[in-house]
Amino acid sequence: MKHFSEISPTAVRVVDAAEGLVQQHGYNGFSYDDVAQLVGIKKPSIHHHFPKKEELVAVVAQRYTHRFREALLSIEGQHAKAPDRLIAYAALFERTFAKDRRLCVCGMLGAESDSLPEAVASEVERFFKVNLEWLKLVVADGQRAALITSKSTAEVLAEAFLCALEGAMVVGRGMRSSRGPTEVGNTFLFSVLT
Amino acid sequence: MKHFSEISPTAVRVVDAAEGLVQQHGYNGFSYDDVAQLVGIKKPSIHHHFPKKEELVAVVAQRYTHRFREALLSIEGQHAKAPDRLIAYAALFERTFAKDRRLCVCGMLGAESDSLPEAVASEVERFFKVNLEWLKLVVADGQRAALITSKSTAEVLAEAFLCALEGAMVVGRGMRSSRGPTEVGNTFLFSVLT
DNA sequence: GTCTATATTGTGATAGAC
DNA sequence: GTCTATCACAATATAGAC
Repeated sequence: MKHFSEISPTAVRVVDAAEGLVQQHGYNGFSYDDVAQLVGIKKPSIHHHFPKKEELVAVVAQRYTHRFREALLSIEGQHAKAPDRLIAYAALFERTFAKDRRLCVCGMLGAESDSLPEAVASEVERFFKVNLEWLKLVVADGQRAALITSKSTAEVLAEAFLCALEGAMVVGRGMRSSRGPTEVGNTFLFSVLT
Repeated sequence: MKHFSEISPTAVRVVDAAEGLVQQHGYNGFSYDDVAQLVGIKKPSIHHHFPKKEELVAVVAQRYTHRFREALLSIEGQHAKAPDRLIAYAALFERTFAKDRRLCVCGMLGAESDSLPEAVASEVERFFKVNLEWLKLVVADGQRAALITSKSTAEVLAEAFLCALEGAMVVGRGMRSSRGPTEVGNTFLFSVLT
């Protein structure tokens, strides 16, 4: 599989455009022509960079996961305590949703997962595993420091938190509300942590 | 807009097939040919019952919401206390997911909402409003009876609970896990509400 | 109500010139 | 790398016979 770090400047713009289209319309909701028009080149030029659609979207998901990992590392550098880290984590989702009510790339693709090419579905799966693993460690740390008092396991708390944030984006969109995932995240944190 | 209660027996089978296809592949992920093959008639016959795709899917969402309201009423008849009602509510989602990891019709359509015909998007919006309204009343009742001790408002607790359940289906699918929304629902009920 | 046939448009993908 | 031209096919949708 191609790696996003080894692609040309134009290919980067193609991935940028495809990322936005996936967030707004899903895998089956956009075409190579849509990408071409956003980038400002013709359809066959998109195929030159990414011969198959599943390749393009797999790279979109791959890069998205990588950037998320960078963001998680950045949070660790900026916040020492578990509750602050979880608040910063929720803010990642809020920032995504704030831009045209965009969905998480892997939230959208996750919903479509059963009708996705394997190469894409496995990238999506990896995104969730990476996030759950990180959240689990943060929650466990918070419990150890008695900053999180819930008696549920770190694993199920991490999963519930992630699901609440992903769900908030889907429901917010479905209700055509401009309210982002922050409130749902806060409700969860406020009730679980204290 | 056509009402689902006034359609012919064959049209009912068409809606049945379309409902499953929406849950598994989304609005943009299935075609009239897919519906035709499931029902066992030809594509133009589907058009005879539902001339436009948006009409068909709008009826799918309309009927889905109606059935949900019936289920909510049934829960009220079977459970008196708020926590029991919320557990039964989560079980509705679990049953949907248990069948081939199907998504909530409006969870799937909610994710796609921005690229949906208005007639469909407004039905989806209504589904969420109906559910949030019901959940809010149940939560408020639970708080009045001191069975739910969280100090957050009934409104935000209702929203967080719904988002957690919808999100659990999306994440469960994205992770290709067979674990349904029940665990997330339980975590929420156990840690957040009490 | 269902069918065959067809119109029309869109879609992923390729060939080959520049 | 980008383009024009084109393919093969799938999509929504309609006309009109039975």
